[in-house]
Amino acid sequence: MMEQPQSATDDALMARVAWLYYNDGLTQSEVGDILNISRIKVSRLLDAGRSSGLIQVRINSRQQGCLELETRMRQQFDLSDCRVIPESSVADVNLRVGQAAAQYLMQKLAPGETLSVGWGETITHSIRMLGHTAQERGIGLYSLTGGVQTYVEGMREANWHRNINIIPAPLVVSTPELARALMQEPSIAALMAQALEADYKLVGIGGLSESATVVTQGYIPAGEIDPLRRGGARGDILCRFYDRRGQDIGVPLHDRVVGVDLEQLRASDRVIGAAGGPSKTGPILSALRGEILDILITDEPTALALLDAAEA
Amino acid sequence: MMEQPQSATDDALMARVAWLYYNDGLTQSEVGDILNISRIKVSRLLDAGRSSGLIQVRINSRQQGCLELETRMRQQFDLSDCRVIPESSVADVNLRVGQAAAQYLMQKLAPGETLSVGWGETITHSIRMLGHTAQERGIGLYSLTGGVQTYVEGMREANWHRNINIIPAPLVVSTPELARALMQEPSIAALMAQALEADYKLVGIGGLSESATVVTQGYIPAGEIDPLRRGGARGDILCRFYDRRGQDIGVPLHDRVVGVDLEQLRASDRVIGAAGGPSKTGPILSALRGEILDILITDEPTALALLDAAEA
DNA sequence: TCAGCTGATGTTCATTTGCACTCGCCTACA
DNA sequence: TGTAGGCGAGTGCAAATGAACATCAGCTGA
Repeated sequence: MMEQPQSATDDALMARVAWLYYNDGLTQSEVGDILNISRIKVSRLLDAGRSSGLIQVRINSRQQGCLELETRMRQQFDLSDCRVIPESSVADVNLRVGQAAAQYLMQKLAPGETLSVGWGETITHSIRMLGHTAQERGIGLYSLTGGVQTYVEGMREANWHRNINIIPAPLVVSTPELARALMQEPSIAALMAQALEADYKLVGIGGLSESATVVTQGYIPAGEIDPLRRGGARGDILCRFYDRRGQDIGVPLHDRVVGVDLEQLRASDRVIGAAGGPSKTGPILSALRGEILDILITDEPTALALLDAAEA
Repeated sequence: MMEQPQSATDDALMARVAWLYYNDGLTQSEVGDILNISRIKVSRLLDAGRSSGLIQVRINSRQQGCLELETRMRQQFDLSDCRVIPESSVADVNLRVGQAAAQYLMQKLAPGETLSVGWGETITHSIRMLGHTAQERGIGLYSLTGGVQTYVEGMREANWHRNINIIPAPLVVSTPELARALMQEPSIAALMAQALEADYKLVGIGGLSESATVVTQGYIPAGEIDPLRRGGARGDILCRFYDRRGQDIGVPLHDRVVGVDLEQLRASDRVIGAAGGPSKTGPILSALRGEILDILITDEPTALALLDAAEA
């Protein structure tokens, strides 16, 4: 709960280990000998460093992923930027796309800039990977919606303490009146305005299935999914459902959500959508048609499916 | 001589391999299976990628190296920034410092900015590591001196083709008249002016020994080193020798060098000095006293020695 | 006070990785 | 056309790595 006392020394040690191992090419045992720690501890520090994003492997290629695919995507969907990662059936798509989003942001975010984030598994993972870099560069973080819980997890893990501004409200409240009241609360209204003015806005794209995060996290009962689908919903961004042309379908649920809406996102630039996997093709395509996103991060099979669907 | 035909496909393949291996955590054989190449080829591609700088491991820590040491260095020597890398007796100091300089620049250089570089083993290594990133971000490269040879090597290796502006002249010519004539040549004068206006200037720091690069590369006969030392020289930057207070000692040799001088560097900001190792302590200390550098990149033992010497 | 639990550290072993060596193909030159 | 030389690709082995299991210390709560 409080500051871990060994976190600072661990960080320094980890950085040292990482440097000796990766940049100097020593073996783990050699590193251990130099720093007087056991070989296995070196291994574990490296492991921790990698998964926390302190150690980051960048691939400096114009063709990061697929240059050609990215160009086609940009042209086809009028995106300002696009990143496509190679296929792999092994690891979880959400994590991989989240990682790619984090890498993209690390490349783009300049010191002192701000980032606002949406919601979901992919985004949570991005935030965790970004933590160290963000802290180092003094990046300010804003949330685009309520539903604090998820964010805090990622941030604590990454030791990202400073300059974090979370909307202090649930994602979905029980009555429209309460949602309106919260969003008119001056402090919350101010945060939402700032979030919309952030240099980049990172959002996930949700599908309509019983296993979607909105459902598993309990924000929406599983029984509500089917009515939504019948009502024309093709996907959601920040818990706002849209139809196949990317237009807000205006379901009652929306009145109970605390956070920015699709219209505000559409009017905003540098909105990054991060999502991948077969089940997301439809939702992404609709979001692109609705011109909600300016930048898309996805994986190769999904990109191909999107191009196929758009050209058909 | 001409564009290697397989370089493009190799690059794409390498990026793919790197992503699957590092970001997705697959084993080399799994990567090989997916891409239909042999395990050993994966291993070799990764090797090539790492040494060419295409694959780059970043350590996102405020305490990259030693935060405390870096702070002390900044205060003691009035530096605008400083980076200290941990000790390691295994790998060559010049390479390690060069790598650190490359990492520093990768963090700092924004797309479209320019970099001008000096001369030496450390710098050559930096350029090689920077190549891919620089190309991706459209970084313009300038040389601060003549002596083209060394640069071109590093750049070809890194596929860094565009926007390279090298002063087309030797580093040292045989007569002062020729040097003057070359430097008054409009195209060369323009290049030098542009080099001085680059966003960052990266220079090495030379010592006074028979094994210094200026000697081994044949720019200065070994016999001239001793007279220089007796004349008060403590080190050189861009082939300009300075005394223990960092002041140009004005030897005749300087009139035969084609490149910017110490006075111009001193007047310029964002000058990065990269050097490390026991033999460089004196030269670095003098350069710092002379306020030639704004940013220093060195290794831990050298930093400690510098602080010791300065406090004494 | 002590049992139980949690989290860190160490040991062992299967897997993974890199390296030296070998093989085969291509090329250049007689 | 033959042959030597060079270069890239694959095999076997030893080192390196990471995961499972075991141990131990410190803390919590009865």
